[in-house]
Amino acid sequence: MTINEYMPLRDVVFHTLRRAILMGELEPGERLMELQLTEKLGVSRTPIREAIRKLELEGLVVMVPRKGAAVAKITEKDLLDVLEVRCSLEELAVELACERISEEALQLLENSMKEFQESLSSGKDITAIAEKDVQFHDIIFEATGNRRLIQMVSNLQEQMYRYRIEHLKNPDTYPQILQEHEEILACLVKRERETARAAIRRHITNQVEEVRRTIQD
Amino acid sequence: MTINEYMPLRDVVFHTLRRAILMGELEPGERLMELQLTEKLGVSRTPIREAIRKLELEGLVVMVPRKGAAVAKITEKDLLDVLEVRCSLEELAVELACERISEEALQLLENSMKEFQESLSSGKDITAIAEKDVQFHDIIFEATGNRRLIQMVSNLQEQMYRYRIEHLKNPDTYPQILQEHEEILACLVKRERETARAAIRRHITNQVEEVRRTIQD
DNA sequence: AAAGTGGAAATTCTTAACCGTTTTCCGGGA
DNA sequence: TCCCGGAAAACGGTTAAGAATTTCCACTTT
Repeated sequence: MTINEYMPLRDVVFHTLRRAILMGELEPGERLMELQLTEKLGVSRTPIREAIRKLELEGLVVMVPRKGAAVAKITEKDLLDVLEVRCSLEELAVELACERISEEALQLLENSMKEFQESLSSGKDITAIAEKDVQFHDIIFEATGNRRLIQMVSNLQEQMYRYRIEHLKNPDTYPQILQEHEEILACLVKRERETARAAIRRHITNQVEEVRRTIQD
Repeated sequence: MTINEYMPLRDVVFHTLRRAILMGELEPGERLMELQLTEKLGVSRTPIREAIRKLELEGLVVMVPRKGAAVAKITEKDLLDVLEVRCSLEELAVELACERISEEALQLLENSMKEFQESLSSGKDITAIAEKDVQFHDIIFEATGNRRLIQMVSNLQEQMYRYRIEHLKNPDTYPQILQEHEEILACLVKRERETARAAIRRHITNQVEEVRRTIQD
C-alpha cells in the first residue's frame, strides 16, 4: 500500500491514527490532543485536525465540545449492533456473489481457502490467520461488483478487528470455521442462493457467540 | 434540530454544504473552492477544510490531490448499488422492528401514515410529502434499537434524496406507495417477519424501477 | 492557422503565530 | 475536609505566508 502515490499528510495521519485505534494501541477513552500529536507525528495542527474530522465521522473517535477528541468506547451493544448489520450485509453479499461470481474468482476463493487452512494447521501467528480469513470474505465481496457494499462491509469488518483477533485466539474453533468456509464455497459453486445465505448466517452467528463470550471476561 | 446546542462552525459548514449537495443546489462535478466558500459562508478556511474532510469520507465530495474538492458525480450504477444495500438494510430493519417495536411506536407509525396520506391527497408540496415518507421509515428504523443500523440507513437514504424527490413527483404512484406502507404496518402489527420482509422488498424494488425510469431521461 | 511552450495566476497544502473561550487542575483558605 | 479562585492547558477559529502544483492564456514556432 501507498508505495508510489502522493498522499496528503492529513491522510497519512488519518491512516496512522486509524490503525493505532483498531489495533488497540490507543485505548478506548484515551484523549487525542492536538499539540501532543503534533509532537508525536511531527506535523502541524492542521493535518491532525482534518484527520480527526474523518475519524469522527467514522465513529472511531468522539468529540466533546471544547474538550477535544477521544477514542470511542465500544460497548457490548455496539458490537452486537455492528454484527447484526454485518450479518445482513454478508448475506446480501453472498447472494449477489452466487449470481455474479466468475469462474476465476471461484478459483481464487478455493486457493484462498487452502491458504487459510494451511495457516491454521501450521500454527502461524494470529495476524496471518486473520489476514487469510479477511481475504476469503473479501473475494466474495469483490464478486458482488457493488462498490458501496464492499466499502461499507469492509469498514464494519475493520471496526471489529480487535474482537475478531480475540475470536481467532481460540484454536478450538478452527475446524468449525474451516468447515463453514467450505460450505459457503460449495454453495457459491452450485450457485444456491438460499443455502449460501443460511451458511453465512450460521458463520456470522457463531462469531457473535464467540465475541459475546470473549467480552464477558 | 440544533435549537439549543452549541455547534462548532465546522459542523455548521458541514451541514450547510451537505444540505446544498443533497438538495441539488450544488451540482455534481461542481468544484468547492476554499477561498470562494470563505466569502460565501463568512468563515475562515479552517472550518471549511474540516467540513470538506467529513464530506469526503461520506462520499459526497471527491478530492483530487492539489486540485481540491468537487461534488461527487453519481452514476446510475452508484444509485443501483446504493439501492441494493438499502433494500437489504430495510429488510433487516423491518424484521427487527417486528420483534422489537413497542405499542406506542406502532401508534406513531399509524399516525405518520395518516399524515402521509393527507399530504398526498391534499396536494402538498413535494418536500412535505417526502418528509412524511422519510418519517414513516424512520419510525421503523428507530424501533430496531440498533444505532448503527439507523445511522447507516439514514445516510443511504439522504444520499438518494434527489432521486426520491423525482420519484415522488409522479402522483400516479401515490396509491401504490400508500398501499405498500399499509401492508408494512399491518405486518408489523401482526409481527409477521417474513411477510414484512417481502412487503418492504416490494416497496424498495418499486422505487428502484421508478428511479431507473427517472434516470434514463 | 495549428500546435506546442513558457510563464503568470490561482489553488491547495502545510506551517506558524495569535487570540478568545472553556475546561482542568492545583493550591490556599474557611 | 471542602470549597473557591486563578493559572495553565487545550480547543476553536482567524490570519498570514510560503512551497508545490495545476490551470490557463498569450506567445512563439512550424
